[in-house]
Amino acid sequence: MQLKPEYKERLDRALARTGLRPTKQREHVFSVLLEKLDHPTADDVYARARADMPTISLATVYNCLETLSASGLIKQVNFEREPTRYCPNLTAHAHFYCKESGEIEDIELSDDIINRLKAALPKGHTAHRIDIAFDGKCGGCHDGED
Amino acid sequence: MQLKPEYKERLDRALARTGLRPTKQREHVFSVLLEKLDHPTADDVYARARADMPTISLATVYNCLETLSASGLIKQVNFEREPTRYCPNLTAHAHFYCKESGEIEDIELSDDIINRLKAALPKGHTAHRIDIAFDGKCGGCHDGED
DNA sequence: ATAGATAATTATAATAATTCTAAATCCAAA
DNA sequence: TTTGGATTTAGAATTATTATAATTATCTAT
Ligand SMILES: [Mn+2]
Ligand SMILES: [Mn+2]
Ligand SMILES: [Zn+2]
Ligand SMILES: [Zn+2]
Repeated sequence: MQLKPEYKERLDRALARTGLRPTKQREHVFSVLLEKLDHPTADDVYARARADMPTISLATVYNCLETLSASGLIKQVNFEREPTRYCPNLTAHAHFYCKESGEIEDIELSDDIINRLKAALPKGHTAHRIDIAFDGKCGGCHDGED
Repeated sequence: MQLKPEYKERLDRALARTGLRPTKQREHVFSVLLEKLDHPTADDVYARARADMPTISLATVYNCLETLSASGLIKQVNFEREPTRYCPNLTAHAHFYCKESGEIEDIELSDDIINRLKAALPKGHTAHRIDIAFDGKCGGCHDGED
């Protein structure tokens, strides 16, 4: 579970930008997120992180996820009242949550749609974040329906 | 805090549709939501409801809000990890959350935008819900900025 | 109207995700 | 290498919400 130099550099630069220290744990949690792009919860990340770093604590996982989010390296994703999930895809994208399979997919959004959404805001309002979440049934779960 | 006949009828019909009973509490909680259109939390609703119905319990407020949501009379609104808020506006709309003032605004969305969003989904996926939340600073909070 | 069956309300306990606390450890600058 | 602040850690605390079980209300059929 080594962080590729490219990502290690990105991590170090992002942390330095805010005066935060690069630590083994932050590096490892970041690598866990990059390893499998499936929007894990903090508990999921904890379980995966412990495989290679058995002494890491859940509190640290939460701390690292918070630090990485604050540094702009990952994003938090929320569905209704479910536990927060984490995503290293930094493009402007929405999320599709299939209630049938539980799967979460990234939905890439064009600049055009983003701009139209921003244009729906009243004059003077500025958005520094737009969360878009779809709930539904994915194609796979529709196949073989009665 | 009387429910207008129009809304009383709508409530009764929606409850009957799912075999649920109209109760004083459900009626009252619905009226609280309609009274002030500001996206209150369950605790807010509890506080307002007790003004006219001092014996209502918090559990009942949660139950009523759940029932009203399930019946399609109100919607739940979530921002990040904050407590769920409730909204009786049934039009397709997004929410703008001003981090400065804490105010939450309805942002009406055209069918065109909704359709474009749905069109961004992969073939075969169907969405039965789309949540759109803006975080930012509203016009009022921008005025008189340095 | 009354009685029996069922649903809803209530007070309280339980749960679950997250945050806080304080002690131990680590890191980076001097 | 020392040292001070940052980070990690284990565990306690918090908070929104849900579950439980007893009581009360509503509905349906008589
Ligand atoms: Mn994503
Ligand atoms: Mn609303
Ligand atoms: Zn699916
Ligand atoms: Zn504002």
